[in-house]
Amino acid sequence: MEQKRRTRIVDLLKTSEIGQQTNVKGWVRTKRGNKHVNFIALNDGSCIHNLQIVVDVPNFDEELLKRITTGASVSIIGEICESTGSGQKVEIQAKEIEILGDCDVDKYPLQPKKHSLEFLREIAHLRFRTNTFGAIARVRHSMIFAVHEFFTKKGFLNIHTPIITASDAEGAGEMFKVTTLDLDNTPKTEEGQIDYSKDFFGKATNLTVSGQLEGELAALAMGEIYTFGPTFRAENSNTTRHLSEFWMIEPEMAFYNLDDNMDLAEEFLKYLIKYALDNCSDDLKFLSQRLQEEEKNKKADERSMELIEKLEFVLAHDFIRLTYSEAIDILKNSKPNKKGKFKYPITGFGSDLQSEHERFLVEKHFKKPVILTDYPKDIKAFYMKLNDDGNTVRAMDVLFPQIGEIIGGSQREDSLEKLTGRMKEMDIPEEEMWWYLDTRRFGSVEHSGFGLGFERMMLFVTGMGNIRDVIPFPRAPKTAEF
RNA sequence: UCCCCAGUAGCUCAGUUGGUUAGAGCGGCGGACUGUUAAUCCGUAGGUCGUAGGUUCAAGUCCUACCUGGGGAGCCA
Repeated sequence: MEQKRRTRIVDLLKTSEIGQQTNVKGWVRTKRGNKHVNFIALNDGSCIHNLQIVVDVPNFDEELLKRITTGASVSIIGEICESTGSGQKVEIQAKEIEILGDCDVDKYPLQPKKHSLEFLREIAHLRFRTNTFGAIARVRHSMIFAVHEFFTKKGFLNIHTPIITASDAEGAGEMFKVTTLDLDNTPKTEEGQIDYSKDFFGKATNLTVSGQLEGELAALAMGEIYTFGPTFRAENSNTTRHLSEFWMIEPEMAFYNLDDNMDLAEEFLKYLIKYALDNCSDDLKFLSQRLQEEEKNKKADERSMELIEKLEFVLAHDFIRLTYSEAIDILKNSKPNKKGKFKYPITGFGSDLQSEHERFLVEKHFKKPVILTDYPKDIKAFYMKLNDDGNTVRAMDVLFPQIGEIIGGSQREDSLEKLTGRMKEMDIPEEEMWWYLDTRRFGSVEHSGFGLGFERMMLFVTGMGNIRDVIPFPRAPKTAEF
C-alpha cells in the first residue's frame, strides 16, 4: 500500500477537496450495513466526530471485512465524497483497506453502546477511546494551553517549583514521604527514631503539597509569576472533589493587595471559560448532550443549568464579593438556619463554614460564584496577612456552584514580626523556614497569590461530576492501577 | 476516617413474604434488507448470583465478617 502521510479526521471533515484521494487511520467505533454496502464509523481522536467510510462489499475480501470490528485499527485509502446520507457532509469511499491491529470482540471491553462512568473508571487505560473521555482529554489540553496563554499575555513568568521538598511546615495536608531507605531495615538514631541523615537527601523529604512558598521567593524578585505543576496530598479523602495527585496553578504577585488578587482570580477564571467556549465548542456540545440525558432521570427541581448556558452565565456576571462576617450574618438569618435545616447551625463569628453553607450561599442565595474574604485567623494558614482588627486575615476563597472552593488565596503577611508571631502561635518551627523568612527580612513588599485546583476547574468546564473522570490517570486512596 | 446504598450474563438492571429449571434490554454471534447514522427485523449462545462463614428441610433472597464500587460528610484545591 502506498504510504502517504495520513490526514486527520478533524481536517477531512472541514475539507472541500471533493474527489481527492486520501489516507485516514484510526479506530473503528461501529460497522453496519448489508451484503452490498458497509459503513464504518472511524475515529482518530482528533475530534469528537467520526468519519464515515463507505465500503462496497463486493470489492473486498469477506474475511478482511469480518476483521473490521469495534476497536480494531485500520488504514483506509479512498476518495473524499459528498455524503448522500444525512449525518455528515463528507465521507470516504474506500479503495484500499488495511487492518493495522485486530480487536477481539469477545475480549475488548468497550462495546458500541453506552457505558457507565463507573465501569469506564475500571478500564481507565481504554477510556480515551470513548466519546466522553476523548472530549475531556481535548478540553483538558485546551485549558492547559489557556492557562499559559493568560499568564504569558499578562507578563507573568512560569516558575518550576520543586516536586520533592524538605519543608513540612506549610500545613496544607498530609504528605507522601520520599525516601530511598530500606523500609525493612531503617537506620535509627540514638533515640530510636528513623535517622534521615542517612537518607538520600540527608534529611526527611516529601512530595510537595504546594509550590506557594517557593513561588513567593520568585515573585519577590520577578514581580509576577505562576506555577502549574503536580501537587500531592496523602489525605485519606474519598470524595468526588479530591485527588491524591492533582495539578495546581499558583500565581504569586508582588505589589498586589487582596483586591488586586480577587480581580486577577475572576479575570483568570473567566478567561479559561471563554477559551473553552471559543475553542472547544464541539466537545462541549457533546458533553452537554450527555449531561442532558442524565438530567432526564433526575427530578425537575434537581436539574442543573445546561452546560454551555451555565458557562455563559458565569461569564456574564460579576462574582459576588463579601466578607466572612457578612456571610455569617446572611447564613445566621437564613431560612435553613432558622428552621434547623443545617447539620452545623451557624451561631456567629468563628463558626467554620461547611459545604452546606457554601452551597447555600452560591446555589440558593446569590446564584452566582462568590468570593469570601477576611476569614477568622484561627481557621486559616500562618502566612496570611493579619487585618488591623487582629482577628481576621486577608484570605479569599472563590466558591463555585456544585464544586465549592475552586480557589483559595490571600494577601501574604509581609511583616517579619507579625509573620514570626503567627508561626509561634501555630507551632511552626522558624529554623526550617529561614529561607522563606528572608523574603521578609530583605526588601519585603506587599504581595498576594492564590491556588486554583486545575481538576476542579475541569469539573466546572466539562460539567462532569467526579474529579476522577477529568484527569487521565487518577490517583486516590487505594487507586493507582493505571 | 465516619455515615448511607449497591454488588445477579460482556454492560445496565429486574428477581415477590426464603420454595422447584435464573429473567429482560443492550452488546456478541448467525441470518434478512442496495445508503446506514450507537440502523432495523428474525434467530441464537452466554450465569461459581462479590468472597468466606452461618441460620434453615430449603438461601440470589435472612444474619455476620471481609472485599469492591457509588453517594454524602470531614480535610482541602
